[in-house]
Amino acid sequence: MKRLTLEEIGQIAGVSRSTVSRVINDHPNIRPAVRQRVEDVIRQTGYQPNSAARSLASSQSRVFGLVMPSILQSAFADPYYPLVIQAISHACNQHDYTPGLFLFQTPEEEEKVSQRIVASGLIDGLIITADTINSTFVSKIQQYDIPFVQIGRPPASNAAAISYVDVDNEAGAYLAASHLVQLGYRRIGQLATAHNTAGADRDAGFRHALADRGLEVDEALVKVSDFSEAGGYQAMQTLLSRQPEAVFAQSDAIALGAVRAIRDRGLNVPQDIAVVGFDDMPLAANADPPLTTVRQPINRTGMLAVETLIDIVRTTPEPARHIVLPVELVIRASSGAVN
Amino acid sequence: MKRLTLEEIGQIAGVSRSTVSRVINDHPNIRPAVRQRVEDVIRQTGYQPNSAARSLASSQSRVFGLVMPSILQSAFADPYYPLVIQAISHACNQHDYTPGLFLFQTPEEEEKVSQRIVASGLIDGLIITADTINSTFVSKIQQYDIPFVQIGRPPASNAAAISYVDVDNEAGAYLAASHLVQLGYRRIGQLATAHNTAGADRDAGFRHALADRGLEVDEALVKVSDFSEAGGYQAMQTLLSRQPEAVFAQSDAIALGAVRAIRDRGLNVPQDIAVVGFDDMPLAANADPPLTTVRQPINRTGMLAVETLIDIVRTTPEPARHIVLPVELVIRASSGAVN
DNA sequence: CTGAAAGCGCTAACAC
DNA sequence: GTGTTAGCGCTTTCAG
Repeated sequence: MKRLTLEEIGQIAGVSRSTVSRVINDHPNIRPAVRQRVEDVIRQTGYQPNSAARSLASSQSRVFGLVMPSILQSAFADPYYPLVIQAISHACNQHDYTPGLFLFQTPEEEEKVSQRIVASGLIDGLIITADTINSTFVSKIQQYDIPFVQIGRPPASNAAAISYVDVDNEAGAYLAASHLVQLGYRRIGQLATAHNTAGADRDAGFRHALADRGLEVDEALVKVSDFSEAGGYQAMQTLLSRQPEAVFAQSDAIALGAVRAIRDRGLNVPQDIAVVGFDDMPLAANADPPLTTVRQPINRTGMLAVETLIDIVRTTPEPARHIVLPVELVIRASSGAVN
Repeated sequence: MKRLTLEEIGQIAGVSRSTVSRVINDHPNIRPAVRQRVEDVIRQTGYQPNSAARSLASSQSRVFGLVMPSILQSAFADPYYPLVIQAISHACNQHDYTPGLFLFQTPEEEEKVSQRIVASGLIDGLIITADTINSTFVSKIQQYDIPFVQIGRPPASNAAAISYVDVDNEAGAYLAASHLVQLGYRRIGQLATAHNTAGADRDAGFRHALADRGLEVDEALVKVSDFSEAGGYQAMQTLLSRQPEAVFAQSDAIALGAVRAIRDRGLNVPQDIAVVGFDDMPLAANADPPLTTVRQPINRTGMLAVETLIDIVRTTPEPARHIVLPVELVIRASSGAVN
């Protein structure tokens, strides 16, 4: 079952190698009858063009790199990433691209591998996610002429020049906090994060919501956490002594940790303290109590990142594309709005 | 900053293209002085060989496919997979391989994409994980001559011919169940799974442990779950009416769901019901109560899968490699053995 | 609308 | 030890 070549397909179909190539690449100006004949042969033989030859001749690999710079310990632990990855994989499959995975656990690994992928021509473009505020990866990558799109807004300093797909974190946090205010809570805390712009935007939305309702933010009620359940648990423990009536957690994992901390103190959610999360991960609905949270369209985020990158690669990188997806508040029991 | 070619590097270093190629590929029989000179030029220019040209000439892409056939909904939700993926990514980075990601959510996607990867020459070998008992992916892939290693034992019918890396699931479950027996529990339940051979092996270990201690397995105390927290919660709910004294859950996520179900019934862990999990995920230690569980070496599993595949690709596929890694019991509070 | 022919940048015989 | 040369299988002018 030896691998066939273009030439051989051409022989079988009675045309030249070029014609077969044109059929495969959907060129116009092929006589329908010929196209038909060639397509039949391709189907019958199960022919697949050799991808190395293709990229060499066309300097296009149809491989994208999915890079997560500086995975601290297991930032991967947040179920958000498996979900974006799934979405990206799916979109790549649909568009006949192959997603290559590049996780960097140390600066050395990042340096060595990014060197390789940037210059070897293996990759047509990059999707960058899980970037942190003080990572230098993006600015390094900008020096090469490899197209990329980022998932999540880049820091304001160079956001204008960078294509990205983000969700409206600020609006989401605004919705969440407003919801709590409207329910009558006044001492509203926040379990914040400090790794990326999503955290900053959610913080801004939280503050705007309170300000718009004439409430002042009590800084003693704002605690910084990482994006994990354990982080939420710890942060909530320190927050408990301040006796908040409600708390906005910047992710569902954090919210779940907070709920656990509240319970361990012998208090109830939402009766004693209301909790709102962010993300609407699958586990939010099954949590106890079911979590009021801000739903972000993770699947669309991943799909759009791929499609935007394809667009950039096929057409022109200028101007940078900026996509911000809407989010919505999902009201469940943990905020005390239902039953 | 145009991309250089072998020829140009050769010109700068005053040697032929072949000599540069030899240096890059670590061939013997190069005069040290020449090697030095060439290496210097390569370093100074930041030259990276074009990977398409390389694969075309050598028919080796240095790309591995990481495939997860038939991702049911979000089998990905189990934190196990992010961890293996991280390990595989890391090992690939070390060995200058690129991991391509292939997640299949539908049979059509599987069919279409696997067709492409198998015949296009894009990929040197496959690492298959998350395969389910009644998946046909592996048997399809066997018909091509693409090397692969599986993570997790294949069904006995063709395990002998397939290279795989697995952990000793049976021994692990045996340890877990024996631990419960030794603590004096008699009515010991199991939250089992039915998707893969890991579940079957853990079931076998559980049964052997009870049998070896002269206990009979009460089939009413064995409930089938999927690998999720929610699944564990549900399965435990149905198990509760049978009043088990202890329960062995086939994964930590299941165990956590079980703990939640037990609590919701107003009972305590481990006082009323002891719980043991499997995996020792990061969250097991932070759980409340900390989870007694069987630790499996996920990181080594991923690394060895990569290294085994490299070995197979470089040498000969025969005979199939079978690696089974040891596991260990980690005793914490949930089984009632401490405090 | 189709074919011939010239590479893409590298590896690997084969010479010397 | 090192250079020369012939491809790897495809895309893409250029003719016709």
